[in-house]
Amino acid sequence: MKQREIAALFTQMANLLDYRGENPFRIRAYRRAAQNLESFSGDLERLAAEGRLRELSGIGADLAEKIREYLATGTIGAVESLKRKVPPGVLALLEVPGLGPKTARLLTTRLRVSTVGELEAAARARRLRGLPGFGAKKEENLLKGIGVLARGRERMHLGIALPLANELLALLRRAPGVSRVSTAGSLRRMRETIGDLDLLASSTQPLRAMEALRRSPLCARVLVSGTTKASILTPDGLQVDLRVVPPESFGAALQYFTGSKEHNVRLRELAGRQGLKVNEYGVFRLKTGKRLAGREETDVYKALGLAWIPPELREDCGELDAAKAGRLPALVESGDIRGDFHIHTTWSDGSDPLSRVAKAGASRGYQYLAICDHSPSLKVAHGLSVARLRRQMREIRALNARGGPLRLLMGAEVDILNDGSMDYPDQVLAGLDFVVGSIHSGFGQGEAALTRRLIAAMRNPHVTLIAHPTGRLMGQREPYPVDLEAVFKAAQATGTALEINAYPKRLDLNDAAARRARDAGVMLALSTDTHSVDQLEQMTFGLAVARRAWLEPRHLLNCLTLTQLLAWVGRKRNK
DNA sequence: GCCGTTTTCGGCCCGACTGTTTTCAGTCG
Repeated sequence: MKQREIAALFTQMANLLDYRGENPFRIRAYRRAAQNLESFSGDLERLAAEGRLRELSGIGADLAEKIREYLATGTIGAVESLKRKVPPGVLALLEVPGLGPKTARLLTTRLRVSTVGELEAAARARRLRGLPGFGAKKEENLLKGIGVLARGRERMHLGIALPLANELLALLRRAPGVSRVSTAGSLRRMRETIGDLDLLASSTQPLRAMEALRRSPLCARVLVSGTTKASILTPDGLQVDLRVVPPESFGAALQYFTGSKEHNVRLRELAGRQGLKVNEYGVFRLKTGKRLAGREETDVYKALGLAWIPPELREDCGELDAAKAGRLPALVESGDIRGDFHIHTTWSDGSDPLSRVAKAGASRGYQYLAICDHSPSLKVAHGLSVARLRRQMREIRALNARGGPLRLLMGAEVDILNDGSMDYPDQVLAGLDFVVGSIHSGFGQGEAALTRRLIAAMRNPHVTLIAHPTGRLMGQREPYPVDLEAVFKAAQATGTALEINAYPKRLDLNDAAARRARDAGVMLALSTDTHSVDQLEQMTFGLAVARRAWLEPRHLLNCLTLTQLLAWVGRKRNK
C-alpha cells in the first residue's frame, strides 16, 4: 500500500506547484503519476528493488528517484521543502470544492486567510466580495463548498449506486424527446465504489431531460444546470451528473463520459497521432473537420483502429495495446455462470429453507448450488454440529432425488481455526461435495500467522475454496494483513480455488488482487455468500470484479459443468 | 516532468458551466 501514500504525496506536490503557478505540464505529470500509482496493483517495493520503476507509465527518472526516496526514508524532500514555502493551510483550502489554486492564492495573499475556518469567517463577514473577480454569489458558493467538505464526500458501494442509477434512468427514459439512456463514469466501469453518479441521455429536447431530473423526488438541490449538463444532489447528499447529447453523438459521449480519465487521455493521444480528434460529439479528421463516428460507441473505437473495449477494462491498464493487437480477453459474462457456491440456509444463519434456495437457483438457470452453512465454532451463526450437518446432508440427498435440472452440493463453510486446523474432522469433510474454508476469528494475529493459517487450510486436501481471503468489509473493517502473493502460490500449488465474494461490501478478493491471482495460475470462484434467496442476484457484483480482473470463463470454477466441477474437486483430493 | 511511427526537444485532451471580466478566467471532470 506504499503506492497509495506516494500517490497522495505526488498529488500534494501537484497542488503546491499549482498554487505557485508553476508549469502546468509539470503539474499534470505529478497528477498523472499519482493516478497511475493509485491504481497500480503490483508490488512496488519489488519493482523498486529491481530498478524497474520507470516501466510504470508516467514515471521517469525524476519521479522514480522520488519513489525510491520515499521507500527508503518515508518522506520526499521536495514535497517537504515546498510545503515550507507556502502558507500552512493551502493544501486544506484546495480541498474546498470550487476553490482552486488561483483563488487560494488570492485568499492567502490578499486576505491572509490560511485555514478553512478563517475562510468561512471571512466569507460570513462578507470580506471576500471586494476581491477582484469576486461577488456575493461566489462568496455564497464558497460557503456551500465548505459545507460539502464538512459533511465529507463519501463514496458509496455498487450495491447502493446501481439500484439508484436504474431508478433515475427509468425516470429519464420517460422524459419527452429522450431516445437512449445509459450509466457512465465509474458506475459503468463497475468500480467497487462510486463517487458521483454519471448518467447520459440522448435527446432532441435536452432541457426537458434536465427538468425531469430536477423535478424528481430524488433531487434535493440543483448544483448546476445548463443546456447539456446538470448536476443535482440527492437527499442522501450523493451527486448525480447528467449529460444530454443529440442522438448522433450518443456513442461518442458514452465513450467520453465513461472514462476513465486516463483511458481517455491515452485514446486522444492515439487519435492525435492519426490526425484525428476525439471529443464527446464524435471522431473528426483534424484537417477537414469531417466526422467519422459518433452515434455508436463501437464506431468510435473502430475509427481509431481499435476493437470495442468493455468499460470494466478502461483503466489504462494495458487495454488499449490489447485492443490494438486484437488481444482483448473474452471476458466472462453472466450467461457463462453455471452455479453459485457459499450459500447459507435456515440451517445456520440464512433466512430461507433449502427447498426455496433450490427453486431460486433453478429459476436462474443454474446447474448447481453448493450449500455451505457454518461450522460449529461460529456459534453466533448457529454453526452446525456434525450431527446436524449429517441431517442436513440427508435433506439435500432427498431434494436431489426428486430430480430436476439443479443439483444441490453438500458443502460447508468451515472455520479455519486459530492454529490453521479445520473446524470439522477430516473424515467429515471427506463426506462433503464442496468445502469452503473461512477465517472468522483471530484477525489480530498478524500477517505471518494469518498467512500460515490460510496456507495450512489450503494444504488440507478436502478444502475446495478459500472464502473472502482478506476479510474486509468496506466502510466497517479493514482487510486483515495477509501475504497475498504467498497465498496465491499455495493456492496454485495445492489446487485450491480462491473466492471473489460478491457481497457488495466485501468484493473480496478485489479486482486488482484477482488479476494477480489469475496471473499466478490460481483458479477463482464467484460466490454470493447468499443469506436469503434475493441475494443470489448479487452475482452481478462478483461478475463485475471478475471482468475488471480480466477473467475469462476458463479462470472461473463457476463456468465448469457439474461433471467438470466434481472432477476438479476430486483432483485435489486425489493428489 | 514525461515521452517518441513527427520528435532526445517541444509538445503535452478537450469542452461545459458559472460568475462577473462586456469577451473571459477559474474550476471541474
